[in-house]
Amino acid sequence: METVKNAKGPLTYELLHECKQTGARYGKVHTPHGSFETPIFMPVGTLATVKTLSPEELLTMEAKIILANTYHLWLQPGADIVKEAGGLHQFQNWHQPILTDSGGFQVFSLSKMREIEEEGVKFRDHRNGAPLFMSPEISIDVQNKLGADIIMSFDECPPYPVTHDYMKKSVDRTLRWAQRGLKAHARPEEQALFGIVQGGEFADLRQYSAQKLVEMDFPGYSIGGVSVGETKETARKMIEYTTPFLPKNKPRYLMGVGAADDLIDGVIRGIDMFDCVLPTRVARHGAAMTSIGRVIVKNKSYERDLTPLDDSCSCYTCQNYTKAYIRHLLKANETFGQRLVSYHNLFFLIDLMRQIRDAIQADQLLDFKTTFMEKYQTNYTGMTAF
RNA sequence: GCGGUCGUGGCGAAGUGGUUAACGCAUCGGAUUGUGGCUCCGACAUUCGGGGGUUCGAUUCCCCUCGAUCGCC
Repeated sequence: METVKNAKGPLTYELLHECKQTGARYGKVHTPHGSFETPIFMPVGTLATVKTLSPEELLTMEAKIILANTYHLWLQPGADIVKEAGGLHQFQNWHQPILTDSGGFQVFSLSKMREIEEEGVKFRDHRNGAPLFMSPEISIDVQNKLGADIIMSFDECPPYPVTHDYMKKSVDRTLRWAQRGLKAHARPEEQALFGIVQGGEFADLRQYSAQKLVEMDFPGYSIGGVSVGETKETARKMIEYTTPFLPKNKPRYLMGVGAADDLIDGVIRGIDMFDCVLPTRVARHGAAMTSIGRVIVKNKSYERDLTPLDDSCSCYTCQNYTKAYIRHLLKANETFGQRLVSYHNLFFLIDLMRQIRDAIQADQLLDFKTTFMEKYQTNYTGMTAF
């Protein structure tokens, strides 16, 4: 296996193995704050904290890189304060790699009212309705101040579905914004800026978006516009329409995907990085992600269940606590319950990615998927396990 | 003992002489994929303390009874 290595700038990616069964990639990413193996799952820490968990806890579950959110930190406490504190790593006491989202998604997901213009987007503060304006330059400037290792270009994430005509205009605008972001980027030697592929469910636009971005030569590429209400099948197609047009020697990041089966399907289609709020959000609301699928611990049926969330899990939560206890905590609104499930869910996904990496290196990812899915569908009752 | 007030689902609490008795909490389900941390959606009283009466019809009016509560003796 030939090692493909990209060595320009603050981020390098090594492609170390491709699974013979699936073509899935095993690799390593090196950043100024350390390295991590891929494929990887990145916990989301919107406001410079992975909700309910400490950095030490994240380290014990072997999280290697976490996200923070440009939009949220821009509003609170403000990029200047983070910068004065020495940057995000220092500010939040996380000395491993960090990635910041551009705010593009939040403009579309959090604000009902928005006006998209060539210059940027006018929208409203999700907290108080105050008018705001975000542009590629502002996003990059904020991200430069936050100081993450990997930063994102400001994109438009159109709703689903949207006409081909609208999507083409949107993709072109996002490409122009990417170009502007690249130009505005003041710390290219310290922070790797990724471009974001859009194009919705349209094969030609995904290809077009990918190829145009590749011409701009980013150190990594994200796939956006996924998990915005489309079916899992459509989401898989969006990836298939994109990855063939991305260079092998750069990491590919699928934004916002975190259901276990989606992770496996993404990896099989050539994805290296994932992030998602699902494990932590769902945990706070009382659902555990397990090897047999969804376990809604708050359900009465677990009232006297003295077994762990997941019998085959080796995490701190599962080694020490029962469903009955966790259910009790959640019903009593004790934050420790939210913490225990959050810890477990993140551990579950991080551990799943470790197993996926092993399977890739053993050229057995397809077999792994079959075995995993068989068990994962035990609790399958409705449309999705997650 | 006398006088007043009140008794509506697990709790709090609207309400009307007439088809499915608000709402909140709790409970029970479900949702959730580039995070609005206590969110969203759905279910949940054939019944208005008990008995009798008036009425075409009473949870709503009258009487009795039980219970709670306040005041007086």
